[in-house]
Amino acid sequence: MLTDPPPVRLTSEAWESLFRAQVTVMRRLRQDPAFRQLAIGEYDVLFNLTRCPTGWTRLNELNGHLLISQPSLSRMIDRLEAKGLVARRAAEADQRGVEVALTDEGRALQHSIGSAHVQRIQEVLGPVLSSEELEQLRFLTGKITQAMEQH
Amino acid sequence: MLTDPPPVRLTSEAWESLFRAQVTVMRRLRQDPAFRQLAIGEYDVLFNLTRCPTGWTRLNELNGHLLISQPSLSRMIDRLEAKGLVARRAAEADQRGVEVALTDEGRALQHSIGSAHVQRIQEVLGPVLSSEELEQLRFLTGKITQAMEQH
DNA sequence: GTAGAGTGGATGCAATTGCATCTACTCCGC
DNA sequence: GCGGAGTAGATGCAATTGCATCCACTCTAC
Repeated sequence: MLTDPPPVRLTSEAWESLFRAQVTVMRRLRQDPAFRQLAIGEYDVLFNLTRCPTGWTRLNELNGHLLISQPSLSRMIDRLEAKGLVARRAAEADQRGVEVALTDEGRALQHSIGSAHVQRIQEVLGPVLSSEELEQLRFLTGKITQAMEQH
Repeated sequence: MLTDPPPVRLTSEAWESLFRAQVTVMRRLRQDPAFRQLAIGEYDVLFNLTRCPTGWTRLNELNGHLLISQPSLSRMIDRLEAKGLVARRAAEADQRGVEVALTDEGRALQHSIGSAHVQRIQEVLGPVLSSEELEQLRFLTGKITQAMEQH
């Protein structure tokens, strides 16, 4: 069942507004002293690694959740590995592939930065939207991400 | 009148979801052939310049709408100027300041990329959310941006 | 007015990025 | 099982980034 597409103007305004909100909030969050230990992009990698049930994640899958290019991720993992925060190993199923996982140290650091980060988000966003509004926002943006991942 | 802050978990999940949606959509949009002419970050600068009623915008104000650092913007303007897309001039009121504006060529290019971009947004987002949902999304994210700009 | 703190933007430099390319491995058709 | 197309990730290299700093100008207090 197809419904009429929304007006182009509305769609682009909604996207523009979403984009701008992301930028303004990110500007704030990035200043958190917690991110003096690790750039926010590196933190995001660690965070994504916590989301994997088995612990080990294929590099190309991880790359699918990030905005950076494949070579950038490859080298970012180099750096995180050098810092002892993640570990690399060859994928079993596919000998071309590489899997990464958090080390204990990486997990600990993610936790520590993560909790400061969450607190900061609460300070920034908590006073702005009500619980119902946050739920709506989560619902709508979740729907978008889910649809994008379909193909 | 203060209301109870929402639960921390909800706030951070909503932010995480917003962030992830922005990333997944941006990944798609960035691939648009229209952005072979100009990186999306450079396009965003041109776009922001169209939003200024007088045409001329202070560099530091412009920087407030972007995620890049002040030196990065300074050099990005260098490049856009070299390409003939924007013009620089000293601010009248404050001799330290610099104002930038689109040239005719810059305006034309923004228009051309912009319309392809808008069309792509419609293709990507139009099928995913209804008009009411897009309006909700615009409302919620608008509220966030507005609150961030308060201080 | 003048000194000192503050602000706006530019620049040197090392680190990070993306693009193009490379190598190694897998998958498919025969 | 073999050869060619395709995929995963690494690497050379030029372009871009951010940090620290600098210079020029403004604003404030005296």
